[in-house]
Amino acid sequence: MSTAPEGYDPHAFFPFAVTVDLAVFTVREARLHVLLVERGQAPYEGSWALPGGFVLPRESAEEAARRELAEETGLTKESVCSFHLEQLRTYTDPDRDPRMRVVSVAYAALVPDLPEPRGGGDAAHAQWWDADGTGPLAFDHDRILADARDRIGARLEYSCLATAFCPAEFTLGELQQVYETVWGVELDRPNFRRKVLTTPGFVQAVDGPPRRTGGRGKPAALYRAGAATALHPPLLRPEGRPEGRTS
Amino acid sequence: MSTAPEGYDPHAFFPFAVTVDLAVFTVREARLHVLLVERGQAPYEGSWALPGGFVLPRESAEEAARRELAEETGLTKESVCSFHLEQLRTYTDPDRDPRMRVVSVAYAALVPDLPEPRGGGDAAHAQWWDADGTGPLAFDHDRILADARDRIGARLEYSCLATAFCPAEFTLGELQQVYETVWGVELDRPNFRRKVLTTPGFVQAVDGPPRRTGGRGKPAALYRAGAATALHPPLLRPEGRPEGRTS
DNA sequence: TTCTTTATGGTCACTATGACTATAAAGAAG
DNA sequence: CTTCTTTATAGTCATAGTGACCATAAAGAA
Repeated sequence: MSTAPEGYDPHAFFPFAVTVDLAVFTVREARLHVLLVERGQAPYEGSWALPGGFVLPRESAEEAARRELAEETGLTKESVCSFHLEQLRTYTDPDRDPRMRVVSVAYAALVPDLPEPRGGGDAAHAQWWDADGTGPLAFDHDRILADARDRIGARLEYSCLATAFCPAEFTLGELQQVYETVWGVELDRPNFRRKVLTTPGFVQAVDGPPRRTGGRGKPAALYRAGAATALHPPLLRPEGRPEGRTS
Repeated sequence: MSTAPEGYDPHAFFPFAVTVDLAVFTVREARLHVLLVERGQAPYEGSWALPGGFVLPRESAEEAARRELAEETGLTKESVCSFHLEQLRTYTDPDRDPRMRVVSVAYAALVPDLPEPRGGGDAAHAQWWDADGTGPLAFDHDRILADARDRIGARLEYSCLATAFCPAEFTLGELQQVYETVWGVELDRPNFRRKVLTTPGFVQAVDGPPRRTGGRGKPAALYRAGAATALHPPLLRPEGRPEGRTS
């Protein structure tokens, strides 16, 4: 059998369907939430699934993911383009869809806590779920969701992308809450503060003396995401090794 | 247009070809090498490319990658299954192949310095190249290769997989050579030694007093890869941040 | 023998961090 | 208004981990 690119007939390939699946995360009320859609038809009718859809003939997978993200959140493409979107991995098990051969490119998206989780159109049936409280999902989406959570948790250690969960201006307490929620641990507040502030470019103080209202205690200073993307040295999870698979 | 999974006709999807591309790395003579194949037909006839091929109708991408790895290295599937193989990411640009719509799942493979780089069959035209000395490759393989090098370099920081470049028994000097070659830096030998030996499960001393022959200086003790897969705390590259893209 | 090379064992200073204490500034409770 | 609670912010101190060294051991080469 000739399967190498240099000895094949371009018209004799086996046709695959290619989809994107999105694990869209946000932090609401100190819990990690994920956006799910309810399936209206077989297979897995009535089950919940990660939002996703086919890659169109003339778009890349990332464009498809960004398009789906806008549709499911009900936001405009412009506002969606500021969200962190990251390719996770591709799922290719031959039996992952009982109907036909589908390979799915999975993406993780990190969004701030949105005022309205759903809008019109396709987004009407999308809903935020506590990431710990999802029942069994359709297809191999439990696996994809678990992989996505592992990846996001690991990324927080070595990158600055925790700010992607925060609004444009945020307090260090809110940023710490992101870490604590995603990792499921409690962090020491002064130590966290020291680490963030001594990492150049992680956050950037908002100049004036504006302070956040609403809460109970002393008002906190506001910060914006800085220019840095990597975290050196990393901010490692407490107690031992990172939990996720190390495959 | 209905692109969500819950409102589509399973027979109306756009057909994609799905391939795997492999970045197979080894360390030879203190240089990072990558396995390339010469293309025998258009497009990019005469160019060098990463080995790869179509995913068959009933196999997963990982199975396809493992199969291609065996074919291109000329080794048996049994010996190939011990090699580290890791999915990198998927490339989906609509124009990445001028002939048709092909999405490619890229894998990185880490192999020890093999006695015979090529065997019979498909492997006859495969050849090791210095990873710094590859000309422009076919398709988007320059990009894939660069991404693969970035990923491998980053993985050495947080995982124990440097041992995947080494034979079953190796000296700490050989292991250090892997780091120095992949990162392109020089490391302090006593410090490297201390780090590796104090990380539980990174390496495991070979019990007897056997020592490596052949070299110049004092014979070195032999080690095997340990049971650990993650490196905590990590072994960070010297001088500042990791170079690669942080996308 | 002497020199070179590699392996191995150690010291020392400094950085980053975990654990902890203290103070400041807000609202809530009395 | 005073006191309590809550959150933010500013420190201190001990220690683990690391980078930069130095020293010695054991081999082949000159």
